[in-house]
Amino acid sequence: MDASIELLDISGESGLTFRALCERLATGPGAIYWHIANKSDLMTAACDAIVARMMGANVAGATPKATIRAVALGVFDAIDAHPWVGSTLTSPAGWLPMVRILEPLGQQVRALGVPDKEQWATVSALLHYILGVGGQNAANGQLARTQGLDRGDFLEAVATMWAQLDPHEYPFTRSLAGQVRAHDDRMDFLAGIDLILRGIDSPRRR
Amino acid sequence: MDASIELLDISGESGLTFRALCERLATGPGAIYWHIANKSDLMTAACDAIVARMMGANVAGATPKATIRAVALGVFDAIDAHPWVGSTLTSPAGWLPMVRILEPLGQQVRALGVPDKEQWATVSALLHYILGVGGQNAANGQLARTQGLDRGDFLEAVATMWAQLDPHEYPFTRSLAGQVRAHDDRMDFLAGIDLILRGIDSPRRR
DNA sequence: ACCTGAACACCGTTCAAGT
DNA sequence: ACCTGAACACCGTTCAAGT
Repeated sequence: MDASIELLDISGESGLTFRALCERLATGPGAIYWHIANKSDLMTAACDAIVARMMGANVAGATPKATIRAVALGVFDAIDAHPWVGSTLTSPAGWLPMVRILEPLGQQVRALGVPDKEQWATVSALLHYILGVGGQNAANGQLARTQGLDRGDFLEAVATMWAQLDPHEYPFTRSLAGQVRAHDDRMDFLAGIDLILRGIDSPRRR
Repeated sequence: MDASIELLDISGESGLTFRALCERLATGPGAIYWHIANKSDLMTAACDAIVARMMGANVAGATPKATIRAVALGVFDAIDAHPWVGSTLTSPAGWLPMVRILEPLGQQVRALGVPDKEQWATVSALLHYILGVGGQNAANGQLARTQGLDRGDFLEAVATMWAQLDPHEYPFTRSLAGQVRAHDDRMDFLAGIDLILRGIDSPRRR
């Protein structure tokens, strides 16, 4: 498991190869297949190890909203440190690691007094926002690293691309180009969380 | 392009193969590589074709919120019909198809009067929620199809799995098990959109 | 019960050679 | 300018054979 995570961290999903793993463990593919069913299971197990480790660090005693923010930031940082976790989490096979995140979010949503009927849509919004932004952020970081750019260079490249879009067809995205240069990933991420939390507070109409 | 989309629809990302595509087009790999750089570009182009086709169907004249809901449902249904679009959209290479969705959302967010500084976090929340739930829904559908289950059987299987979780460690997820059997994917999806829209309406604190 | 390692059936991609 | 198709360097996975 440790060897798999190391390989994934070094060079992503394509870096985890049965041949590379065999070399690392000084063994043959048959030995590995004795313990796991296939590569998908191996990825899920590696992902689950990361998620379980991260969730274990959570503390109790804070307010529901503070706990939600803490869980969100924990997932964000974990995906940032292990970019492959993002895509593995959302892959159909990986429902168990996902439940590990869904559970604490759900507990806090319930503590906030959201009625039973609306709890699923609420956790759903939180969960997918967290995984979505986390995954995007990690993918950006990896793409930048692949092209040998630092964060500033990368944002500059994105801003330039967006600024070159057709002004008639893409007025909004173009207007974003300026902001993107100076933005703070974690702060913007938290602003989105707070937006959803405000939606939870606000009364439903029908 | 049409042949690629057909292959992807039939058997997902692993179904699009240069060999399968060559057979379909009665040609060799060299001919394909003359027109595209690699498989990643091919996937992105196929994805962009689907997204462009979908966004073209959008009508003007509705209220901002109605338009946001329409775009959201359009993406949801497109991913449901072409499950591979979900993962391709969120892959780092596919920023152009993503901008096609971001743009109309942003225009409506702006029309709702969201201040400049908060527009990015707002579209971000909408976009990632839409792509996240859409992708999850499509992945579930595909997983069900792979195992030869219909929707009811699949939800039953998920409910059973969740109901078997440790009651002390997973009280929330367990309590969801009952609801999941009777839920409506599209309705729950829209409930999440409305939650975020309420967050947009509600005043910021600081 | 667990490991070895050759072999199988694939991949994406390249490139000299053709038209 | 565009296509052909053999070849290269890989994959995940299996399975008879060992200990």
